[in-house]
Amino acid sequence: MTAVQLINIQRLLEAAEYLERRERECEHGYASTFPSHQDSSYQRQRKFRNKKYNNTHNRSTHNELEKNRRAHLRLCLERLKALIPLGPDCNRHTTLGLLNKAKAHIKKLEETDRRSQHQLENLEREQRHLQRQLDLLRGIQSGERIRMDDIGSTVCSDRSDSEREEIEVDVESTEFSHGEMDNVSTTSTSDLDDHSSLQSMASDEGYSSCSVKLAFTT
DNA sequence: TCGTACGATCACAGACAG
DNA sequence: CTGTCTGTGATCGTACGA
Repeated sequence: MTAVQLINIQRLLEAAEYLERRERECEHGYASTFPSHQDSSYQRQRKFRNKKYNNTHNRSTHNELEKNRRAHLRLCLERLKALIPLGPDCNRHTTLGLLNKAKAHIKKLEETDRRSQHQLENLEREQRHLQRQLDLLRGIQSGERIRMDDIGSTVCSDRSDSEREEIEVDVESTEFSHGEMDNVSTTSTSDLDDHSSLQSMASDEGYSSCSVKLAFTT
């Protein structure tokens, strides 16, 4: 038998082994690659491993390790169960059910978090707006006091009422726009893109323009 | 770089409980 | 019947020595 024939037989054996493995892997859903020269070393390795795993001592070691792994898995599931609201008959939940409930719970928490975040942003914006209005009104009040000191109380007596009225009207209008803001904050947060666009519409710029209007009316 | 050892993980089959 | 547990083999990724 020549060296070439030996190599061919070797190749045939490898191919047969590959086909056998491929069939088994297909049955189990594993992926496989065509055998190469590298694989022959892998097969030697595999052979050795199989021999090793036939050893009863190593098998029991492997069993122990597998038990530990599954115990850890169970522990994690128990911890997860403690974190998820499961409802009345919590003893009747399967692993799959528990995982599905956990998934739903996480989604719910994320949604709540998003809503809270949005509400917080709106409240902060409202606070800044009211603060500006307050500053503006204080400025108007101090200005009038100075004028009254300079000119006297008789000159501004018939103007001040209408001006105040106009200011009040503008304040109301800005408050109305606030009401719209509240509507924005209470809209569904399911669509984030819509929200961001609404946020940009109701940004600080809108409030500052109201403040400018107030300043002009005085 | 290659071969080997080892731990971790996965998938399957069989046993078992409710 | 269905879900879970357990044993087992296969595979993968990584560490380590020659």
